[in-house]
Amino acid sequence: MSESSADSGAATRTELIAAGRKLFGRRGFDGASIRAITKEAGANLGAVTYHFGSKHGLYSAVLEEGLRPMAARVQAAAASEGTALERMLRIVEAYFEHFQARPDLPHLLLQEVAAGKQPPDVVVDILRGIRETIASLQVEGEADGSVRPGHPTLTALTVVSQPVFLTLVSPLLRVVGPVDLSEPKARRTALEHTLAFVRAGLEPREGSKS
Amino acid sequence: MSESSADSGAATRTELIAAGRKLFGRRGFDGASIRAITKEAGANLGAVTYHFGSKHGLYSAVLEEGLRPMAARVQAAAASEGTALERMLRIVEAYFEHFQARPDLPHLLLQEVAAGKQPPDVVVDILRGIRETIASLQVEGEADGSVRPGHPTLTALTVVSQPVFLTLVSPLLRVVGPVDLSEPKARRTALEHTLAFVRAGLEPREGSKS
DNA sequence: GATTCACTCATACGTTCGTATGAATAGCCT
DNA sequence: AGGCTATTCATACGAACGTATGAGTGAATC
Repeated sequence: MSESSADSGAATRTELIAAGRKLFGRRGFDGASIRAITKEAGANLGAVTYHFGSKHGLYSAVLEEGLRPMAARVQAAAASEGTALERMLRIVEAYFEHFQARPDLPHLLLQEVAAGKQPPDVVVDILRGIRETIASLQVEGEADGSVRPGHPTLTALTVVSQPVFLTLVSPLLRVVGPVDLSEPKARRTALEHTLAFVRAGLEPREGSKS
Repeated sequence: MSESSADSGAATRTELIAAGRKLFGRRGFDGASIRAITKEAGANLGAVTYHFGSKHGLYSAVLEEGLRPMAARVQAAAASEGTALERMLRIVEAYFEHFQARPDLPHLLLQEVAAGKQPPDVVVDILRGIRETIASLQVEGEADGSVRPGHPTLTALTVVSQPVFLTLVSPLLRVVGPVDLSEPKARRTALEHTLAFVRAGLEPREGSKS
């Protein structure tokens, strides 16, 4: 009974990815054991090897599963209506939303990104796409006058850094500062603060050229 | 022979901390083995246990040794001359410099910070101090008119996020975008971009009150 | 010159890791 | 019903891990 016929395998697969995202994110690749992951997923010890070939296979799958919908959201926001600046702010918002649903993703990504070693090709391709999308919004924004001139790639980084960093640090915020981002009200304040900061950082100065 | 008398122990201690910063930063706590660390430091397998009691002891020492001079730099910049905005920008610069000397520190910190578990008390205390320093600069900046009104703690985060994130991501930038932050010229460009962005994000709009 | 002390070193122990293996189980087709 | 295929499960294996232990070493003290 319970989950019946055709998806008995797919369900385990999904559970393993969710458990992997959680534990890889919290403990790192080496810190999260297959035994802990399969236990969290309610699966057998052999399930990771069976479904993903190896621990690294699961890791890549977790990364891809987290990144791909994020990239899709970024593309959607970039293709929406409004000035380039407005669309960039929409990207910031999309990040916040995506990370709220998957709070372990930022750490997972940075763990991969900052390790010095090069991430799997899938990850690099996706990240490259996101960078290009935001960078061309910067170029477009200079043309339509909604964004101040600047280095496209660095702007993309700066914009992305805000939601990523805030999500990363949020568990510590409760301890280090009097802010608890698990409360909806505080989260809204943080989003508004970020949007205002990014907008101010990107917008042309009022008195400058037309 | 070689390093002679009184510091034969202190030298090993220092080497272990440097090796720990490098390997903990690159591979995470669990990914960096005592065997790898002692080998990197040119020390014996037992050296970590002898000098720091345990692997966790070394880890705490590494964190403290990296954070304490950073906090000192922040305090110094905050106590320097100029408007509150100028001092905040000086803090950004100080971060960049400190991270250039210790490129593994940001990852090490975030690893600790984002893991969900609470870092050692020493770390929390230092981070709290940094947050308070920047947050009170925000308050001061509102008073002297150099900074636009905003949430002090969130502003502190936003400001710090720039150098941290950029340093974190820099190894990936070579792959994902056409930027190589190991070149001094690119590093200068990145610093200037960041300073301009933070300044624009914090400064009051030109046409506003006062 | 013997003793002491801080430190280094080689080795051993028990645990946990990722993976491999082969037997059980259950839905599906004819 | 009976065999096929996909999945789950219990167990085993060798490697690597953190730590403990005790012997070795060399400069400082008397």
